Amino acid sequence: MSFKHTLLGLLNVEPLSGYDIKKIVEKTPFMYWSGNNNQIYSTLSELLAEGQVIKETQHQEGAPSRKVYSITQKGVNELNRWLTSDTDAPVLRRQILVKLALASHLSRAEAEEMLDSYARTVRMEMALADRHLAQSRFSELPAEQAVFLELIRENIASLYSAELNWLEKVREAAEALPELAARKEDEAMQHKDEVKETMNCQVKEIGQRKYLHVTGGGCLLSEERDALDIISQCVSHGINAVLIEGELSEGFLKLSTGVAGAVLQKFVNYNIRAAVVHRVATDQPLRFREMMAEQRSGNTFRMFDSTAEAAEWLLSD
Amino acid sequence: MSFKHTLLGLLNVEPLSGYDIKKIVEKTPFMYWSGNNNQIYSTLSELLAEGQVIKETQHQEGAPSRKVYSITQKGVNELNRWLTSDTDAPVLRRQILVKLALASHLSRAEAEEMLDSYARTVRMEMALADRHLAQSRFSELPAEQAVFLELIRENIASLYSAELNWLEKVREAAEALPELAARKEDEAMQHKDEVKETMNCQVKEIGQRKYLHVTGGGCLLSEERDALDIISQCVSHGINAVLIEGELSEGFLKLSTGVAGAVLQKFVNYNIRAAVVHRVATDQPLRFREMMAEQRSGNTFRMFDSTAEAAEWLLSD
DNA sequence: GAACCCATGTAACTAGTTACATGATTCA
DNA sequence: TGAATCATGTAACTAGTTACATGGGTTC
Repeated sequence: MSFKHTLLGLLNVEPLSGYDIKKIVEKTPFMYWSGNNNQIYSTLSELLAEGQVIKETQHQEGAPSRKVYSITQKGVNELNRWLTSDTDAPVLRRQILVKLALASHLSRAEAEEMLDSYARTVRMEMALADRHLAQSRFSELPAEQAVFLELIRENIASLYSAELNWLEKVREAAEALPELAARKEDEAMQHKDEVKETMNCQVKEIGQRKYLHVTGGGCLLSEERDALDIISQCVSHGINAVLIEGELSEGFLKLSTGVAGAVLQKFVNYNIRAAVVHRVATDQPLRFREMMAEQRSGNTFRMFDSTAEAAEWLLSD
Repeated sequence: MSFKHTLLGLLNVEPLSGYDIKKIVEKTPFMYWSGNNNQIYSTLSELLAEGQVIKETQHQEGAPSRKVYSITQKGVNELNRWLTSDTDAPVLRRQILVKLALASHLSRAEAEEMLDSYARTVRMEMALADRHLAQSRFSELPAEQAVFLELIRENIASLYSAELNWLEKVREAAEALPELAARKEDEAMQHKDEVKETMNCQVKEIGQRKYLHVTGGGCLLSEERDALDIISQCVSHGINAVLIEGELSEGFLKLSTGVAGAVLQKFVNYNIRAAVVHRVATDQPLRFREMMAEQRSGNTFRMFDSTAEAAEWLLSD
């Protein structure tokens, strides 16, 4: 495993604590590990046992003591050995290919939905990776290393783009195949158009702050994927706030459908703050109102009576 | 994990034994599992326990009995549930990016060697994937599914190409950076030119059989990477035989360098048959001659006195 | 009072790998 | 004789994940 060597590489720049490393790994998209505690702390112990790093405990007032690790000469040698040894081939795993090979009996509508949903996922991953990279400590490094950062960014963008371009091609190929089973075609197509028509997105700026303004009538947030569409727009514009104005769908208001829960979870996952302006009517289900009241404690999702209030909350902090 | 569902998908086409599945998974590059016994047999038991497949033992004469699994309705339902559920985001892991981010202190020559060696690996993987796909059972399927196969092939090609194009760009960027430490530059550059000059490759055809004819003087197979260069050319031409004619390098003849062992291993790994024409001289080390005699039992590597003999052996079977 | 940041660590688990074990048949 | 193909399975291990546990400090 190269995780060990990655830690050595990070420590070769400056001494770091386990917590520092965790933050770096988590926020650096091309470091493909999750940055979980177990791996970091146990790898650090191993490195220590092998004499490739040394540990120094820094006591702090009013905070837990930090254990800061520094690389030794032995560690530097091992790092260089790794850097000059053979590089692993890229690991390119696409579940979509497996599905495509096994899904020949799906209806055309199902296949299209599969491709669209996957395209949304890829766009999201791509935008998120870019955003994380921009926030990562690799972006804070001196100009001479900025070249590397730029190259890495290009690599990430080019692979995701290749995947998206391919998806375009697949869509075209799918459309050129009328003989594919066409059971639910009409229904699914209409549904798609409907969503596209009624959801209207705009990027707005107040001061230096930006947010995405989503308007529409009647069926906003009727599905989890509507949230994904909104999020992918936010992410690709580098925005992390969205103002949703209009009538919410019935599916969202009815908790038993699970739509509301799934949507909120998505906003939390992608760290996007959402304000919803919705004329509060007494005919809203009680359980829904309770859930919204609960949400007021967090700071990712809240409902408001007026656009002004919503915007103020969105842009605060 | 989706391995379970992949098995269901395969069984949905036709009943298969564990061994059949192993072969399919091994030879299908976009099925990213290794196709190891443990996973296959234990997954099949699980599916059986869950009632998603049924098992039938077929006794055979003169061969171990086959246990053939077929999908049940329950299994079909589960497969469809999976196919229409969210597809995982692509997993794109490139160790090269990690190295690049951590390798700012490497000399220019070291960095170039790293990039070149990685480019060789990628080209090889790309060509191998394509070859495997061509041999895979997915290529034997009826015309209506050939479209899917073609799309999958394009996907694989496009991601690898994106990586290779990026590598070109990185090479250019590296060359435009004279301030990078330039310790071993001259030495390494000369070495590279030398190799390029003295190794000459040609694709030859006899009957329907093709082979790669490599000629050169003095320093053939001086390094493991020479073998990789040869193999990548073979693979990209869809050839699995190579005739090497000329003087072998000293490094190859001297077993203690490990070059000969590594080179032979590469040919075995990539399933390429190599015939070497080399005037056998009594000044060849005894241990080397012993090793070559040993190799005569296998059928991937053999030495010959004349080109005609070598070609005959290469194209037999 | 709840949630979040700093900071350390452990336990239990999942997915996947390599290597081993067995045994008949065929082919060079 | 030794290797390759067919065919089943197990054992031991590696890498990596999620979830838990602790505890002080700050902020809403």
